Amino acid sequence: MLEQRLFMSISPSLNPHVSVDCVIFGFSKETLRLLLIKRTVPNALTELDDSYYALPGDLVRDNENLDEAAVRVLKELTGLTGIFLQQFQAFGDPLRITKAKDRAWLQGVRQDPDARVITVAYMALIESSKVEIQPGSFSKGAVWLPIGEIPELAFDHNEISEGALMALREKVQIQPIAFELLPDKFTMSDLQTLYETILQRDLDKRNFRRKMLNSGVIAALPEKQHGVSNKPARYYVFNRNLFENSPMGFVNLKMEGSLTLFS
Amino acid sequence: MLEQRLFMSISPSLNPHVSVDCVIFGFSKETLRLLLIKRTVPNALTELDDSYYALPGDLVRDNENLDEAAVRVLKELTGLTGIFLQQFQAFGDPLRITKAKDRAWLQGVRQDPDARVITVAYMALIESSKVEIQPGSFSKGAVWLPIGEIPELAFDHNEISEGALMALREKVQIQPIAFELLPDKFTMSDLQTLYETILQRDLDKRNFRRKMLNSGVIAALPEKQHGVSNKPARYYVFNRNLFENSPMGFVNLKMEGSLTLFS
DNA sequence: AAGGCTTAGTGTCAAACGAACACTTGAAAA
DNA sequence: TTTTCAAGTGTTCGTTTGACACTAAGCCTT
Repeated sequence: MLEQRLFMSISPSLNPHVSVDCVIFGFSKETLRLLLIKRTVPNALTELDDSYYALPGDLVRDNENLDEAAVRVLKELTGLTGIFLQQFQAFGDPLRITKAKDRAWLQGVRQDPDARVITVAYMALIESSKVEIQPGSFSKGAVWLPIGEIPELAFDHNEISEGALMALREKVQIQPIAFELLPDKFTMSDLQTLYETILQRDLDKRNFRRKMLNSGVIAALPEKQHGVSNKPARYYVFNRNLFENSPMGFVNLKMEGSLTLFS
Repeated sequence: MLEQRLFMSISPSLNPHVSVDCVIFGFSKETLRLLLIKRTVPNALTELDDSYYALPGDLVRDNENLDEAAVRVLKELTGLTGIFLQQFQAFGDPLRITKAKDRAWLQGVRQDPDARVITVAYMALIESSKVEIQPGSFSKGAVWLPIGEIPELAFDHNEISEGALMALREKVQIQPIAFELLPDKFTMSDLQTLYETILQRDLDKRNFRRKMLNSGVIAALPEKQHGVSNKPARYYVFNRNLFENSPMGFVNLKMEGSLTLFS
C-alpha cells in the first residue's frame, strides 16, 4: 500500500506499461550512425560499475499520445524539435527483460522493475551535426555509433534497431526522406554516398544524377564548393514543400536493381 | 486493496494497459469487407439497449507477445489459424475513450474502466467464406460490413480501420498478399476485380494479365469454370511457396499508373 | 437451329524507363 | 607546367509500361 501511494505521488502521470524508444539515425563521415545512451549499473560481482548502451526511450505519460512521447524523448536528449520521426513497430515480447544488466538498471529506475513493458519504436532521422546533447538524466553518455559497430544493447534494443534499419531501407526507396540526414545544402555526391550507405550497394553516378534531377525532389543552387583540391561540386537543396503539401506521387525514383513487386 | 486482490484473482494474466485490435478484411460480392463485432450496452436514457460495432480485440496477456494475442483474438472469433496477420500500427491517444457508449461498455467489462489503453493494431486478410463465427463472448453478433458502409465504431476504431485500409493499399502493391482474400483457385477476373476494389481504380485487362503471368506469382490450372452462361474462365492458383521461402524480389508487378518514388 | 448476350481471352506499337558504360573539366597541389 | 582528384556529362540497348479492339466460347432466347 505504501508502495502504491509512493508511486502515485512520484509519477502520477506515467503509464508503467508502455514506453517509446527512438532509433535515431545520423550520417557523418560516410557512415550511418545511431545515437545511443550509456547506462551505468552496479555489478554485483565485481563491485565496479558496468556500462552498456541503450536506445533513448521513456515511459509514456498519461497526458500525451505516443507521438508526443517520442517527440519529448527526442527533444530531451538532442534539444531538437520538428525533425523526422515516424512510428514503425511495437515490440512486446514478455521475455524482453532477461539480461542481468537490464534488471539491475530497472531496479534503480522503475517503481515496478518486473512489470512487463510494451514499447512502441520510432525511427528518427536527423542531421547529426545539429545535435547538441542536452544535459540530463539521459545524457550521462550519448554517443553516435556506426551501425556496423553496435554492441549488445539493453533489452531487445538490438532487434528494434535492426527493424528500424530495415524500415529505413524500405522507406528511403519510396519516399524522399534521406535528405533529413543531410545538411540543408549538399552535393550530389553527398547524396549518392548516403543512398549507397543506406542501401549497401553501389549506384551508377550518371543514372543517379539523372534520376534525382528528373524527379524534382532537389533543386540546384548557383553556389559551388570552395577550396577543395578538385573540381568543385555544385550544391543542391531538398525541395521540401513539394512533398509536405502533396499526397506524394508525381515522382518516380526507382533505384537501380530495386524490386517493386506491385506498385 | 480489495480491488487489487480481486483483480489479481480474476485475471492475473491480463495486462490492463495494452490491447490488440484486428482489422479483418474479407472480399465477397465484389466488395471489401470488415469483420466487426456488435456490442450491446444499456442506454441510461431510453432503458433500451444500444448496440454498436467495434473491431475484435482484447487485452494482451502477460504470457503472450503481441502477435500471439492477435492470433488468439482471431482464432477465438473465426476459428481460423495460419492466416495472414500483420501488425501495422500502435494507437495510443489518451483521449481514445470519449464516447458514452465506450464508457458504458468498459464499465461492464474492465476492472479499471478509466485506464488508458494503448492498442496495437493488426491487419488480417482472410477468405471470408472460410470463416465460421465461433460462439463466445465476442460473437454476440459478428458481421461483414462493406468498407464503404462502416458506421461510427467504438473508440478510435474508425481511425484504425482507415489506417488498415491505407496500409493494405500500399502493401498490396509491394507484396503478393491479395491472394489471401481469394479462394484457393480463382479466375483472372476475380483477381483483377479484387485489385480494382482495393486500389479503387480500373486496370487494363490485358496489361493486368500480362503482368500477373510474367511475375510468376500465379500458376494456371488445367481446369475451367463450368455452367457459366458465357465463355468459361480458366482457374489459377497462387504460387505460395515461391514467396514464403524467398526474401521476395524476383518479381515485378507494378500496377498501371502507380507511383514509385524511389525503389 | 440461329442469333443474341455475356464474359474470357488475345497482340502490337510507341513511349518511358533502367542499366551499362568512359571521357572531359576544373581546381588545388606538387 | 604538370599531376592529381573528384565532378560532371550522353548514348545505346533492352525491358517495361500503357493504350487500344476484336474474336472465342458457352448459355439463353426465340
